[in-house]
Amino acid sequence: MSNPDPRETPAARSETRVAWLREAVTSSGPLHVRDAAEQLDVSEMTVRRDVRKSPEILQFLGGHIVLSQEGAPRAPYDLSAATDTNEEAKRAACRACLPLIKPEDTLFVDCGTTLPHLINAIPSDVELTIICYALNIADLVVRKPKIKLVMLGGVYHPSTASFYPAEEDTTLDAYAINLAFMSAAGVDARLGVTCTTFREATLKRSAMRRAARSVLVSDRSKFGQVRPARFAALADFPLIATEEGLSAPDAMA
Amino acid sequence: MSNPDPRETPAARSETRVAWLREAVTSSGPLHVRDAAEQLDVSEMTVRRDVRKSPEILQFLGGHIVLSQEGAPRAPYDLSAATDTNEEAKRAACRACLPLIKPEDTLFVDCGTTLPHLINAIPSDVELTIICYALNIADLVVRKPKIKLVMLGGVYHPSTASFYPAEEDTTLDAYAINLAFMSAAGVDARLGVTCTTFREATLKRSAMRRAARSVLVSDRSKFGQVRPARFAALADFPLIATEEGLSAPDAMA
DNA sequence: CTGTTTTTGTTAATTTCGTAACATTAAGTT
DNA sequence: AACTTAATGTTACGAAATTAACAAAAACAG
Repeated sequence: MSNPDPRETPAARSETRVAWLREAVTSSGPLHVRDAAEQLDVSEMTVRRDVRKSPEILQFLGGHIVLSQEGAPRAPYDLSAATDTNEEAKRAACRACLPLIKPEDTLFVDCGTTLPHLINAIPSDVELTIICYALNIADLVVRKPKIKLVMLGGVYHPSTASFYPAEEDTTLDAYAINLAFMSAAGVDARLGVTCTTFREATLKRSAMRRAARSVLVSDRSKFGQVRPARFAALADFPLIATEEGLSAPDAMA
Repeated sequence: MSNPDPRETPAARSETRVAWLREAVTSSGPLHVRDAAEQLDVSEMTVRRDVRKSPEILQFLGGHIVLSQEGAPRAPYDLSAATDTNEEAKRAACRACLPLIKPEDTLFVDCGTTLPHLINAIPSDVELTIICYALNIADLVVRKPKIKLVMLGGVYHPSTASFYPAEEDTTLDAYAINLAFMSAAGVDARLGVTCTTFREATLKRSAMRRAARSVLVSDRSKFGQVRPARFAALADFPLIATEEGLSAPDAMA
């Protein structure tokens, strides 16, 4: 591999190396310091200093350079594992949903940080069709070869990692959904089930309208919360899944 | 964190732990052996043995447990890029395209293993709109906050990591594309530019029709190759980018 | 050109990881 | 119950990674 773009100014040669590293790591995965040093034709120490100077872009994991996004520790062996307090609750709520899923079903899966756990929990050998509109969901579904994936396209919204159609979307018309797994930012007995944006609410309503049944999947911490965009009443869900299992909406306070 | 699903049979408790680890790692990223041992309430050694026993699922990188999909640590939306050939040539071809891109442009970016390098090469501070239909492209674009992303939805096809619309898709009608960066599986002076499936060819043609200009980005190894689905003539591209830089189609043999 | 600053390279010391060897406990069997 | 087997825990040691400290080289300013 050749030295890329060798600018004359040595002041910002480090910058070039970081860019090269970022590119190499994103496209080919983790790279060992040893190899990086060899391919960039500098010492390991220089590579280490480069990486350490750009903690937003790169970091070490063992002796390997990786992208620094996400839950990975910042310093080499520092582990301030940002433990999502609700993660275990979300996981439990998703586990409770598994019995509802039958082979050959067509499922709608909502966006957010709850339902990825559902995808993970689905056994790899079940044949399903999953319709989604969130990038993180699609990314997980894709790893289960038995699942057919349909993605609703649109403009990307970073806050939810989701795509929302520009106008009226007709894609959903072509599908009959057995079960829609919905998530929410707020769940209130009186004010209903809410999310943050109206775009999102519109899409959620479309999905629920086309689904035979909808299940609300939410940990208890969401209960009592209210967000601006209302997309359903609590009674619209025949079942609600929380960390305590499945229950009927009238059992919720 | 509680012990998950404690089956009585100790014979396959290891299996349960591996499942738990896989879930934890997929949803929260790299996990340190130390933490895993603590949270599973077993010794580090046991965790190590579990990980070593399931090399298809988990592996170590430094002291951290990561998904073993081709050694890639899990980035937020990680689609581990399939084994890429001619990587350096593709990188060079993509670098040659950079001068064509102007701020505020709307670009169409094709699927495959070439154009991800283009996304990586785009500086983070350029404002752009990018229209794509491949999961791996979307995954990279999403990391550049200044770029607005439009995803064309549809049914997922694993061979290209792309979504193809069920029927006629009208999403593209709403956009005017300055520049379409196209990739191909085969490039032949006489037989034209080809890909493997007709679905893909249809979509490529739509994109090119709506773009002011189209650039073919391809390393030289594709030249002379022919695939079943033809989507353009070589002359349809005012510019062709290879590892040797930009050139006109008639300069190609 | 000279002195200063910055960048890079080298070495050594420290910490951490990974594994092997062995002890211990639990499960399964006759 | 006693034996066998498998799973887990503990300790110790070698290999590797990380840092610190210092030396060398290159850029920069006056």
